[in-house]
Amino acid sequence: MGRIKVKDFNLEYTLECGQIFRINRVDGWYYINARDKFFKICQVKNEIEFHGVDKEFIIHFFSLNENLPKILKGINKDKYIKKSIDKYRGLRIIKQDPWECLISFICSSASNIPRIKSNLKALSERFGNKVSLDGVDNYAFPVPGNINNYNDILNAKTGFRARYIFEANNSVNIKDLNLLRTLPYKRAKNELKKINGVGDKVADCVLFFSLGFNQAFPVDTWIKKTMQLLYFDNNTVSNEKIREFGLEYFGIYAGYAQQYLFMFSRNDLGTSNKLQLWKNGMLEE
DNA sequence: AGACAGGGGAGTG
DNA sequence: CACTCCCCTGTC
Repeated sequence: MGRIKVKDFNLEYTLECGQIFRINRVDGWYYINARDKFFKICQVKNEIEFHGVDKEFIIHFFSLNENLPKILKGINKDKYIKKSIDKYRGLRIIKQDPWECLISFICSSASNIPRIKSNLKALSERFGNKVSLDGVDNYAFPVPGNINNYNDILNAKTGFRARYIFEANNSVNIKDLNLLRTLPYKRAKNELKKINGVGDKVADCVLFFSLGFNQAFPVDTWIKKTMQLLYFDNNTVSNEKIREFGLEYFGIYAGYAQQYLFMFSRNDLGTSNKLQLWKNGMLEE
């Protein structure tokens, strides 16, 4: 068990912004699976309490050593992003395990969060080692090489993604994934895209959520709609253009801008109608 | 109950 | 680029 005083950190926003899937909220605690770790954590004001992992892990995992105010200042370019930042200040980017992150986002394509969660749970139960906390059993995320039965991957309800997972399991290793950290952004991305089932969006998610590339700007349907409305006069623009604009406009921490905008437009606007009202300054809080 | 989209990607033209 | 198909769960 451990406790830390935290600044500029909001546990709930950080966990509920869609960057990580193996989390469960029970009685004010978040139970989290991360690779072979299984721990619980809760926040009361400026203090977090955790069980099952040590302080060093928590600080690294939640990027608590990064200067968030400086990052947010860097991306705070206009009134739209400012609104998102004001509302979700404290949202930090988690340092996920690259392999788990890769499989998670391969699962995410044309899917939804409840389903992704169920996929990952089933894969862990079938292929992962048992771990426990407070006498509760759970399963670690399987290491590369261990997700080795195509039919069982299919039984995890992964659908057409099953063959991507199966292939990745045979071709990817942790060492190579970690080596991507040393490459420039574009080269690292090109390497990831060689994996079947990994396109621009999934690659950017892996780069941002697990490999430390803060300039990666994942373009999904939500952020596409939002960006087109706010910055392209509501014209249809290719994902590539949106990505380029995002990086150039928001700078080296563009990924954070994406995540804050994503959170705000998804949670607080929800419909394109509301989005439009927001842009026109007609939406009251 | 039934239709439909869902934080994409690959293959084709 | 534009289009289709991939699988099937959540959701309305």
